[in-house]
Amino acid sequence: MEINLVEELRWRGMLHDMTPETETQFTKEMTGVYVGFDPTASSLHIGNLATIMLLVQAQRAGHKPFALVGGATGMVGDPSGKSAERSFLDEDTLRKNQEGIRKQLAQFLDFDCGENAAELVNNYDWFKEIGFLQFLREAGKFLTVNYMMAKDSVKNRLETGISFTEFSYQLLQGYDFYHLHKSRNVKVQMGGSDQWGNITTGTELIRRKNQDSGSDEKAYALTCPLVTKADGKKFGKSESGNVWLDAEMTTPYEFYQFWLNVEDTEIGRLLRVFTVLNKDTIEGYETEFANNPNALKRILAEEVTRTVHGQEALAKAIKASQILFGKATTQTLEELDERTLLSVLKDVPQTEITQANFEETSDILELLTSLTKNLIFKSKSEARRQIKGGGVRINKEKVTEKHQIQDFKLLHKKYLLAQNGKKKYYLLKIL
RNA sequence: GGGGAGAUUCCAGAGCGGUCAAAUGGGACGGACUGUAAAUCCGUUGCUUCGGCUUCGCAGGUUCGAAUCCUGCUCUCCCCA
Repeated sequence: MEINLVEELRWRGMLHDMTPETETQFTKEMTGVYVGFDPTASSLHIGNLATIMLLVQAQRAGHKPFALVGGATGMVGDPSGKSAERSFLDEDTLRKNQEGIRKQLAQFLDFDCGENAAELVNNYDWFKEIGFLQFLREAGKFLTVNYMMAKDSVKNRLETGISFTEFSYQLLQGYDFYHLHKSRNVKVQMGGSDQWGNITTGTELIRRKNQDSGSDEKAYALTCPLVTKADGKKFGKSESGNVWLDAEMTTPYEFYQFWLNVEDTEIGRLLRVFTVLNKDTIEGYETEFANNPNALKRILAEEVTRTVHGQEALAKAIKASQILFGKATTQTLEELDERTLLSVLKDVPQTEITQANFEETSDILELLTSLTKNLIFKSKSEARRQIKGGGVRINKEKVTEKHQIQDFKLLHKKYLLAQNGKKKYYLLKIL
């Protein structure tokens, strides 16, 4: 192994905890590792990115990564970190979500590089074959309730209540590990630190089952710290909610912007966790741009956006950012030809207004609310407030209460660029 | 089963029967300063045709007038058994 995975994760700050001898296992041979993903949404989001990177790093270090989509476990619900019982997702939704997740993982991992090519598995494929009685005999028999109750995810729920279903979750996840261990020679399960309990249930199950059949084969666990913001809050939420990896749900422009907007103090850590740049490169950048955090953020944003959305989408996101945040004025906007304008603003939220409606109205407040289907402001009061506060611009020109719609010239005879605050843009198209 | 406490605007949490669209803090949003950062400071934070209109768990009632009083209901929490 030319790269020592554990060393690599350590300097990147991606190592939270691991079982004894995990490192030995990784240095000894090419090792099968797996990470599980819950299909609770049709897309992964930035919160999942850290564990994806665990797999990426494992593959770079020459190990064989397995990405497991929890088609079966998703039907049960992981109690970890949850204070209340979860509601079920229906099967159709789960099926759809799995497909979306599958595609996204393919962006990160190499599925066609011979020996250590990545593989995708779905635990529904084996759980659908297993009957309840069989499961009790094959899995349930090997762990005590006492052991399972000692897990934090369960303990924390004893006061408020936990259903048998969620209580059993760790056993299912443990069985996944066992199954992959037996059938695919997977030896390590990785995940976020909140998964420690579930993962060790797996190593324990494997240990006991192997012991039962006279083998001393072992399995290992490795977790990474959960990425949080400097203030301890969950990382990966923007003001509009989760930042998704799916371009339909979070546009490449917004995605790129998210990384540009991280706090200065986090850049170093984020570069280490979310890019595959090596140590010398990162430290070199940090020295070079010690007094220019924005340059570092651009590197971070470019690296991650390129991985997730590709070079072309990245180029557009950069172009759009330059135009929207550069010294753009009404004049520079007017100078852009239509094609450039549209391609730059492709990812900006848009809405259409009919010619008739547009011509009948002169009230700016109407334009910013009902005419634009409340995309920009949800009430006139709010629009009025923001105008008073000086935060609203159309075609880069500050809007005042005296303005009428006709005061603003349409770009290419059919577009207006509305803006609330420094960062939120909306493209209005008049049909 | 018995006893007690409570449900207020995004959250927490004040609120003498009138002057309460409702204190204060947090969050959020906007502005200033910067670097599309942080910190700081300022402003805003129910809707409105700016006349008003609809909010304080739900439904009734008392009153000229109720978030504030009464009745019933629903839910939450605590204590004892």
